[in-house]
Amino acid sequence: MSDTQSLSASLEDYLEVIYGLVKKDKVARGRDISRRMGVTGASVTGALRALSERKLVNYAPYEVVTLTRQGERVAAEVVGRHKALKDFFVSVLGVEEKEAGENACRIEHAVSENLMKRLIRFAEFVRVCPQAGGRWVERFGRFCEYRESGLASAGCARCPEGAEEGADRRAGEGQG
Amino acid sequence: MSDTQSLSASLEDYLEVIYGLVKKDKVARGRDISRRMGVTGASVTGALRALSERKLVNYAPYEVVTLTRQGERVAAEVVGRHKALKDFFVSVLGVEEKEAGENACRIEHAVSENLMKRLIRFAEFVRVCPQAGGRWVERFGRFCEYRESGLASAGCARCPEGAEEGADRRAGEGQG
DNA sequence: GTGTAATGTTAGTGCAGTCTAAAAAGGGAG
DNA sequence: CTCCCTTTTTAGACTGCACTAACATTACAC
Repeated sequence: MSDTQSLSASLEDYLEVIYGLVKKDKVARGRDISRRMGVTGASVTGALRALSERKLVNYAPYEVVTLTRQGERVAAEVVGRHKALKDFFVSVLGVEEKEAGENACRIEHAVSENLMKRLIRFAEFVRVCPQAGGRWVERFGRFCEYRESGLASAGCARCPEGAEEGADRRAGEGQG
Repeated sequence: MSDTQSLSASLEDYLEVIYGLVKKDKVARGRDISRRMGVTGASVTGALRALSERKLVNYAPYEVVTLTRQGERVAAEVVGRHKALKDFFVSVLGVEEKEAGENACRIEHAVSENLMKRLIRFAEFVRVCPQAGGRWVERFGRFCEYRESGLASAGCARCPEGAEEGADRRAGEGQG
């Protein structure tokens, strides 16, 4: 939770990919890294040197790659950010898996620790709290459909169920 | 909503700053841009050339800068993303203004159009929906405090009000 | 054990973005 | 009008990260 700051987005990505490969195959080979990253071998060599200098990977020319303790820690943290973001996008905002993953990929390098924590908590909150849970997400889905269908103003007044109760008077300001 | 793709994060930042200055002073001067961006004048000149090539700013050496139609459109969109993100972080997740802004600054360059839309809708939903509104946000705040205070497991079971009802049985898996 | 195909590395290039230092342009004050 | 100070631009260098092309190493098939 701190070394990360000195890592570029690019190096974080490499680390993430290596983490995945090591989880799967015990070691990571250059070819697989370059395939997954969509870069040439030359780029991989450069990245491995950089990560090695930072003591995040065990690397020597022509040999397979593994993560150091440090490296594993940092990688796990990055992967954790990725997963949490993706989960949030999917399970709270209802975004498609693929799009959620792509966004997580880019955003994971830019989120502060505290914001991350809040996002995680919020997703948990939505899952766990009886006032929220399923119903919230479902309701939000419906809300989106209404907005999607061009009924851009009212919002909750038109919600099929549970409208009135304590509706905010501001509902109906209009914006389009 | 598309030219943006060809703009680097850096150029989007310049555009945003110029937008702000133009809003304020009608024109933007290099000095102010460099001050706000925290870069040297040389960098500003380079950026202005790049933006000018892309027809986003009206620029000639030694003259003041304004936005083209295009430029204004793109800048407004970027600023809109920034504001929406910040608003989401503050009003939904309860993050401090400053931190929310800093995060928005970095994240605004990485969010897909659809995800953006969803975030905006969610913030609106939380504000407008009677089931959600104030109460959700408030409840989430409380939820966070509980988590903060080291009671890392149960969650809603301990919520001061409105617990049991339909609480997820998974609550209580423990994680710390 | 040797030779070829796959894999990995080096060397050199390019691009984007920053910097410093030095030169050029512009804008008053006198 | 001229001088000086501020602003802007140029020139040149550096970093990070990608690429291509050529070279080195390894693996393994025979």
